Amino acid sequence: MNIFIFLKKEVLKAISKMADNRLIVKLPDVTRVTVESPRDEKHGDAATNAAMVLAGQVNLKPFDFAKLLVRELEKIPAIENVEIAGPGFINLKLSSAFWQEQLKTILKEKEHYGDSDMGKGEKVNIEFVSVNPTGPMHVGHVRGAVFGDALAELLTKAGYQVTREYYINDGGAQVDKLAQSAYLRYREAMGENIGEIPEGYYPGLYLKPVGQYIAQKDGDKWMTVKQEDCHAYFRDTAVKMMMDLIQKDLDKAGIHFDVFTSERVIGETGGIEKALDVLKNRGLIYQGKLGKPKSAKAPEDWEPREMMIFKSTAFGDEADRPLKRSDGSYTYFTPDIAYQYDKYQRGFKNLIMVFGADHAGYVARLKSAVKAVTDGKANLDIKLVQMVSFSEDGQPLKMSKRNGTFVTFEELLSKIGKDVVRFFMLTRKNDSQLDFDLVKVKEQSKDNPVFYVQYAYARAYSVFRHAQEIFGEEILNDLQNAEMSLLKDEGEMSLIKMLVSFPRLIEQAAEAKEPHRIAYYLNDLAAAFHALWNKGRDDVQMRFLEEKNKELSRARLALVKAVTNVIASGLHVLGVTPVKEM
RNA sequence: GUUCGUGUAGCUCAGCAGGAUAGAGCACAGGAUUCCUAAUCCUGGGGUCGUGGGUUCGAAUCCCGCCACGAACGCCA
Repeated sequence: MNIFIFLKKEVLKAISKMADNRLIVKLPDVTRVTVESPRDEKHGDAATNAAMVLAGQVNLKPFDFAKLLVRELEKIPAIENVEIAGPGFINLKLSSAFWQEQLKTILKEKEHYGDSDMGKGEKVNIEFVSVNPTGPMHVGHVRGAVFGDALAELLTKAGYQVTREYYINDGGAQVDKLAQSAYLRYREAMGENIGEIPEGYYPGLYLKPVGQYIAQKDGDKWMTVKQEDCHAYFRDTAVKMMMDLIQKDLDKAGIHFDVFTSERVIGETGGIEKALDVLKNRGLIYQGKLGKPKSAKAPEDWEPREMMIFKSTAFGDEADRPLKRSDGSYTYFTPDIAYQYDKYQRGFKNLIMVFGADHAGYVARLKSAVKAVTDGKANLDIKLVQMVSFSEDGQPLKMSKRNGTFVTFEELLSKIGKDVVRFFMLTRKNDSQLDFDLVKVKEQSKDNPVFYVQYAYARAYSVFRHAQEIFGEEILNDLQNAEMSLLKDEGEMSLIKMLVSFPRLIEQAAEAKEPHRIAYYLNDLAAAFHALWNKGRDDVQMRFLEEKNKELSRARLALVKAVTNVIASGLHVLGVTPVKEM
């Protein structure tokens, strides 16, 4: 439960009661009323601006409005204290019993604590990764992959029905090159000396197995066939094998997709024409010439040519975009429009795509396309992920296959580990650049947030183990019925409050589509837990376990258990597995 | 040139659906371990929130101009 939503409802109820009882002249417009947490906890657990925002509407001074409202709010059982402060804020303090009750909820809901119905089961399609099926993934893909997956999980937790989708770019010129390269590798596997791989082909060794596979399966069947005549076969086989490779890479990062959509299939089933028809019927296509690009490095040989153009400026794009080249073939953009339309026809109105920052220039036209092709009924949100600069012990890492410095996704995951990679990739806002130091991220110290959070979780489990040694196995059973009112210490109380703020955090992070907030929260939560732990060093009374006081120990174990539940819940969103022992 | 992003402590960054005295880590100075994991914690100094305006009861947060840095820009993919 998001306590601020709960409190806001209570505040609004109180205001309408004031109107019912004619304490105020009319029921004011309450849209600007907020209930938020005050920055300084001395001001209580929550504060509302209601008096400041509403007083004017009913011809009262904020302070007088506040006095009336306070009288109503004092009647609410969960609220222990109400105060008017500063320019007219009303500070609310919740009762200890209320907080302790929340602890039980956390224990009951376990890792589902924080689940929200904010999304109301609405369908969301999030497309990410979508690496060209021409080779394995490299490190440049990691951040987008992790971000997209975590965002999907976050939205799921916030109550959306999320589909993770991968768009296979298997229709363009690249896969033709792939097919040609695979054909060469086939001839090579059949014993022919193919020499150097020609310019423009894919030279990667990962295509050797493709050639070998076909050689083994079909023998010399294709040796006498010209490449053009078996193109589709080689292309499809190579694409399939590349997709297997990519999925294996993704699997290492714990990423799985619900849907794979093929550009080729959309094209072959008339998807492009359908989408173009829609645009045509809305009068958004014309034959014409575009002006010279305003780019600083416009091509020298530029000349105006007649072609098919989409009026994307009607939707906020800076220039109209070509759909067909002057030779009549589709541009890269056109199948993408068809793809967006395809998603829409499958019932998705909330579309999210994750792009690398280098595709930023593509955002406006794609958003325009979605608006145009769905008549404004679907919304596309594109999240840009900034680059990661990799370094090793402070030395920038040069990505070079020759030097043997790793470049692939798989190598990074194997070397660093899924949990560390994922957590670290989510410790920065998606639109700020990220430094990833291969040495630092593996450091086991509090500089390293992954470790710091994991350590808190492991520490908690060491308390459980210890508790069972002292009090016996059953001490951990039925913790939700422990006597929570024994948790009176300031440190305990603020830890509880922090735990209870988790559901709201989930909603805010989901709203902003910013999974990194979870990572920051977990770091703060871990810090609060470590702090409470260390209180037990200065003051033996504050240890979680007190042999002579089983009831108090049980209550504290309940608190510790709740901490582990929330950490587990948060880590789950990030796709990181908590560890019980380090 | 146009568009997008970023600018917060010495460094790396949170905070931004406006809210009270702007936060964390690192670094720096000091301290805590016969005791549940010191892989941790506590205390301290450190800020014109790039800059100039605007909106309002109130701005790091919203709007506009400017400056700095980064990225993108094509009938390319």
